[in-house]
Amino acid sequence: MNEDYLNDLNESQREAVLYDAGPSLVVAGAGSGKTRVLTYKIVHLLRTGYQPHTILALTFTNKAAREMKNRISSLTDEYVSRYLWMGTFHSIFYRILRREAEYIGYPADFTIYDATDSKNLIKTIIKEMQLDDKIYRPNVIQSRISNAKNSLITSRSYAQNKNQLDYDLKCRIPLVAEIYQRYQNRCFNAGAMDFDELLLQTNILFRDHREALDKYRNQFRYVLVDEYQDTNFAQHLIIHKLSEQSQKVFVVGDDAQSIYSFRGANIDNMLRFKDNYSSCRIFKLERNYRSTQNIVNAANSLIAANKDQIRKTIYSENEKGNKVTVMSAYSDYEEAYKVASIITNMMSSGKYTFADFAVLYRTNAQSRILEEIMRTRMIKYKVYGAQSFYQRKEIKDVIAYFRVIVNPKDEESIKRIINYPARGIGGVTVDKLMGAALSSDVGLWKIIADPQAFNVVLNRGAADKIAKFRLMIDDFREKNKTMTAYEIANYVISQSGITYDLNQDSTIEGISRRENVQELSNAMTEFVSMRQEGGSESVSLTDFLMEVSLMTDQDNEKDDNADKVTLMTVHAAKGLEFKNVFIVGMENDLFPSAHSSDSIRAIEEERRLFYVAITRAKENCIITYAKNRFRNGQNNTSTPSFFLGDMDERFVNFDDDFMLTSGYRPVNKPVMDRYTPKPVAPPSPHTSLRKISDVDKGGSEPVDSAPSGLKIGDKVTHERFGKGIVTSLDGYGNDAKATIEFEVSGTKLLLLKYAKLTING
DNA sequence: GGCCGGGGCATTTTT
DNA sequence: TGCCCCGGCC
Repeated sequence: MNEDYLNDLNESQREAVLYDAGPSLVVAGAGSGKTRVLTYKIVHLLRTGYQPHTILALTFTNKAAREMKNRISSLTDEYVSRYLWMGTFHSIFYRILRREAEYIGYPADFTIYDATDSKNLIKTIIKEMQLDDKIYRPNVIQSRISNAKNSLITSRSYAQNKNQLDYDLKCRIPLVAEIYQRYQNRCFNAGAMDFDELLLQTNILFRDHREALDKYRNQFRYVLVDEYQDTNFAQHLIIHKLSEQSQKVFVVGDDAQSIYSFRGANIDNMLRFKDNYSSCRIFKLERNYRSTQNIVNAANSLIAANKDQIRKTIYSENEKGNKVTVMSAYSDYEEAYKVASIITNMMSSGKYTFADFAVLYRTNAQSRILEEIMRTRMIKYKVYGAQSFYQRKEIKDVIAYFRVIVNPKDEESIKRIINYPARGIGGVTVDKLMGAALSSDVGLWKIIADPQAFNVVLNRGAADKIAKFRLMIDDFREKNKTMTAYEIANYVISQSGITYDLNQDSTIEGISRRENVQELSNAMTEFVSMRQEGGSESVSLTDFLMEVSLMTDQDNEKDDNADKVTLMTVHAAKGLEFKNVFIVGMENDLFPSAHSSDSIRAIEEERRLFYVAITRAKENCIITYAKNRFRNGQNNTSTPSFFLGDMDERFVNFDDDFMLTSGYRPVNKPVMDRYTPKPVAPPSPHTSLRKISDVDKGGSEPVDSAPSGLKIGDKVTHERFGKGIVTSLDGYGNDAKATIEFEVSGTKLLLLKYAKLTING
């Protein structure tokens, strides 16, 4: 083990790692080495005598857990990191709940319903209750139930909770309580928990079974939490219960990056940490190692507008760097075009590869136009956030078979496969079976096993088909007793008719589906052999399902290493960094989202989201907005986001268009000064122009804000060519040239000494 | 049971 | 615009 590991840390990081006298809250600014502190803290604990299995380290994503494990492995020993209890909240407590299933009355091999399963069940229930799904919108009901569970309100207490009932009444959906109740029963009868239920049941386990709580309290001598600002109440309480006796709790997070309140995350957990742990110590990591000073300062000036936050001063000792750039576009189309042009130009400097660029947006729908333009401009890109591997229909179908084999009660999975591939068991028949299951309060599988016994009236054809289906599943279950996970998987895929069905379709999509199923099979082979190397003798389907039901990571991407520009939502970008970041669509009602306009809390969260976006950039951050945007089937005019006005112009280059139209009030200048229209002069040979690779380099140069200086993105009018946009600049003084894309005349390279140009205001 | 077309709809989504 | 869901039709 490396003896000098503490030397890798700066003073405040080291202090946090070494402190052991009580609860610690590490407020870690963007790019301040948060993961490093967490990793080294664990290494330090191991060094000072903690056994690996006594350390509980919780993250939000599998990826984060995996990366941290790898880093710890490289600093210690691989076998040491293997025995750490490190993983996502859900996977860790899934493991514990399976082990303690008897206490809570669930089968040990209970299924996990993902968001789709649970929404399908909610839809079914709404239908069964003969409610109008326009009023009882499944999405709304789902989030109501989810929020309740996150706040530890069980279906029973919901039905007695005046606040909830009043609120539902006010929203004209008084029957949510009953839907929740039915939903809960159905999940329980199916031997299934949704994601939120895992945390709720963990709380119930620890509340009602003292011996279970004591067992884990004794085992976990240290509890560490990553991304603490994203914890919800259920998670907070679990952490608190496990650590209140030992007071050995170490949480790391950044309140300024709390962007998941819509998933139940409660920033108060962080802001009020000291209320729950009175003897806690707060450490602040304020040095940003990622970004230039201008980027950090611009982000700081933005977030300063938020009221609710822990005071801290993030600073950078990197070079000053370029100012953050804000530029406008006429349309979403032109915006994409500008982004593409700048990427192309910066690429031509030879300083970057495509992977050094990311384009971030507020909504997934914005990716389409970017993709379109990137394709025509021959820019390689990849879009994140599309369906993850395990969400794909064909994968869910196969996994549904696995789930039914392991857990016969899993109703959502039975419904999914009973007629896939098509075997003539239609909707009417399924409804009959479901009806019988409901009225006799017996699982769907029991009915399928013997419909007659429950007086289900079926015609001969249907009865035969159901019997055949049943025999097939029985056969799978029998085989599953002796086969390893991948053997049974391949058997199921071929015997169920899935292979045949997929082979029928030779379209591109069809081939891709086939490949995905093949991919799943490969993944299972790999899983089994990895487990066997790890010492497990037989690796069952159950083992695989355990692993896979909480694996929604999209890390199965094959061409991940390829050099491509990244397109993703800001949410998806959290935790990542890129040399050059574009933030597009910076417009009111889009960013911040129109949905947030009614509450200050929501606006502040949107502002944090913008903060997250800016702080992804290491070298250049370019922000764009469009004045016209095609949205929801129509063209809308839009105005620049009022967030832009929160940023201090000492660190940001606003284009002239923004300055004249947005009503921007500069932070450090008299207001009147700003409103005086500036004379628009054609660029003279003396105008200091800089190369594209130096765009806005050095905020110290006064020229940055000079109104006559031509900048990338400026709209200009040429005597002969008409209106155009500056897409790149090159050369100095007499040699200064600009590439301009004219609306009608195409792209021209002009020597500015001669060009008759006017900058449009 | 599967295909087609109209109507309604449209943040973000670590698990 | 484009996706999803449902109802009607073959």
